[in-house]
Amino acid sequence: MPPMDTALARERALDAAEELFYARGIQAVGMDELRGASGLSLKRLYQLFPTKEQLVVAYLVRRDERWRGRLAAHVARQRDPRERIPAVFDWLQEWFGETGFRGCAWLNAYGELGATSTLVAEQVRAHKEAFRGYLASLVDAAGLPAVLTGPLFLLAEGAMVTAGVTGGARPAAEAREAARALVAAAGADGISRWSPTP
Amino acid sequence: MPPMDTALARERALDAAEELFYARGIQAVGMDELRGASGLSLKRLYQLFPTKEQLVVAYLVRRDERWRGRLAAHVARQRDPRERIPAVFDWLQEWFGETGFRGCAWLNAYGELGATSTLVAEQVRAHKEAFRGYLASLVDAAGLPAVLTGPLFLLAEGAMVTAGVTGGARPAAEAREAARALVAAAGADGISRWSPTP
DNA sequence: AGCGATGGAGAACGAGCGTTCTCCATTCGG
DNA sequence: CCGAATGGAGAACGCTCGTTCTCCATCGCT
Repeated sequence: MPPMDTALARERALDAAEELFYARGIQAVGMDELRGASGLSLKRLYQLFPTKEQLVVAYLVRRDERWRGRLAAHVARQRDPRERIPAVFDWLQEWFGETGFRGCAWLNAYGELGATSTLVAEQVRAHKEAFRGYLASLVDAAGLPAVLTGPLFLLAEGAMVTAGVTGGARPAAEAREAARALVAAAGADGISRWSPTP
Repeated sequence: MPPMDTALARERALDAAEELFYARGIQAVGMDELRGASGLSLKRLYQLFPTKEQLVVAYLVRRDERWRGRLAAHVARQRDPRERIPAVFDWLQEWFGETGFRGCAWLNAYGELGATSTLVAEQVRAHKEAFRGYLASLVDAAGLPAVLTGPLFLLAEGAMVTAGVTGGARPAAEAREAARALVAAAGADGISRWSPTP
């Protein structure tokens, strides 16, 4: 096989990593299999990513950018800021229904490596923090009280983890209806009903 | 070391397994370390549990019984059926605050082994199903609409997974307040607002 | 007392895997 | 053209770990 541009080789490596790591788990995929799937030699792989851990982190980083990008693109199609919050759960539902869906890649990675690799654990926390921040921006833009962010985030996380374990898209619908109810309760007058615990 | 009653040996093995598996992850703990921590010989361990996988399943089963027992005992202290639902989240908050809390043992096990071991995956699903069924019984006893069960379950799952990743007890409080709001909305009149999607 | 079974301590085996090394073909600058 | 560097293919290394095996002490039973 002829040599290959470095950027393209990186892309190939990350494509193979994403496909295999997500589908079968990180520990279940060896560097040798990654070599075969990427078409790169082990030498090349190791000069791009000196350790498997760094390849895992790079996989999570790239997937994070794409995942949040897809979510934001879907949500932005709603003009009404109030409708953007349920749209998050609509997108989750679509995602859960995709063939090959195997739960949240970051929670899976955390379960496998969070106790072993601080780099991976940090990456997972960063991703979840970014997602939470995005929800907070939607809540704010809709003129809703900021205390809604936490519950909405928990509903989304619960839906992701449940869909991952049971393998259906139903949790997204349940979460969306619950989110609607919370938004309605908070948007009507309910802020006082809700006081955040000090 | 003198021989030991079989039931006691089983207990010792499961004690060691639970402590080490939960604290450090299943794959990170080898049978050799389990031997040291349990005080049993490798031979004995293997005649009690012919494979590591079976030991993992037994660990999850015993923990499931204890975990749901502790939860139910805490919740049962509330006389008012309506108060029993928030009490679930109170108990979660206590649990999250315990020293050594490392997230939900079943979700952790699923992340590590769900893709590899169908026995473990089944055990995790059984545990989650049992927990969901328990919530359903609380919802029913409180005279609330059954559609509340799903959202409450998702809030609890989201709280567990978030507390596991970020390591604080705050998600439990957020989930409890959200649960209160959902119960209030459903209990007042809001059932129609909510209609489950067909 | 003698014997067969149980079990303890730990060595040994075999597989998997992350990482490195060897060997060789190709390429590119002078 | 030539020599140094790049990179491909894959063997090799070293370690971990699940599982099994060896050797020997102990104990119950007749």
